[in-house]
Amino acid sequence: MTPAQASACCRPIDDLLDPELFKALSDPTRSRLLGCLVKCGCACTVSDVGECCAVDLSVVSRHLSLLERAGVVQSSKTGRTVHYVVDYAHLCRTMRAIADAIEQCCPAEQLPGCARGCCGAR
Amino acid sequence: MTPAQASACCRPIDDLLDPELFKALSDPTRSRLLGCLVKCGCACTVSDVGECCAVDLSVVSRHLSLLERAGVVQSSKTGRTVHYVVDYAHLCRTMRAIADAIEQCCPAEQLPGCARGCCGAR
DNA sequence: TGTATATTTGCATTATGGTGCAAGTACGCA
DNA sequence: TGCGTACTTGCACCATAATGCAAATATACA
Repeated sequence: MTPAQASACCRPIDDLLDPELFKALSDPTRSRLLGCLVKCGCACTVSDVGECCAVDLSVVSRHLSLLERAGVVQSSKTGRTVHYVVDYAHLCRTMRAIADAIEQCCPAEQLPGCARGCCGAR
Repeated sequence: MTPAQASACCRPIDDLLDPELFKALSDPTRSRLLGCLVKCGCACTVSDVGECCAVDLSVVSRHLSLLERAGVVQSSKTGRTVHYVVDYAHLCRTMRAIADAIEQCCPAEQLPGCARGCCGAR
């Protein structure tokens, strides 16, 4: 199996390595906001979450909605306040699924010129 | 515990939510290159990996070195060729550690106004 | 109904990052 | 020593995205 063939074949890892999810987690400010939410452990308003970061509230609002679009958190509106909660179950499931999928691809030996005959004629 | 306090307290999740790692996985091209490497399962040269993507080889080179800096892959140079391998163990460990750390923070109930008394006086 | 609060949206600015081309470096081989 | 191969680096360009401010929207409350 050459790398080109490997890339053509379909495995769980292809769907799990979703750039959108990782992009959501790749910004330092967003990471801090999420860490805050995760540790707090309950539903927080936009203003509450904003207290842990020295950025404009509009920035907090945008980051939280982006995290929601990525499936990391969930929001619920009551009156004029919006509560955000971490989707713990989904996040954990996804991370474990990625670990499983990677492990499934891991060969017994990770040495150059492995027995699979992949990567050409080495 | 208010969100600000939660953010100040130190938990494993803070170190694990490393934006650098996620940034490495957040680009579609890089994701594809990594998926290719993961599925191939052995050491591949830069040129080999480049076959699975329609981008310049210099781009492939840069992406792979970025993935290495993020601890996702490892490289070894023999002569003028460079082999890249996925650091399966490290990736799996990290993903599972993140899942564990998130789970550890997850309260029994994820409802607004939880019993922890966090997020102010709700 | 008017005012205050919570959040979102529009907009301009700035920063970051992905890309290809061309040139450079490193190494093997004749 | 000279040439070809494998990869990297410099550079310019373009796209995307983060940010703050101001204005808009939505809702509660007097």
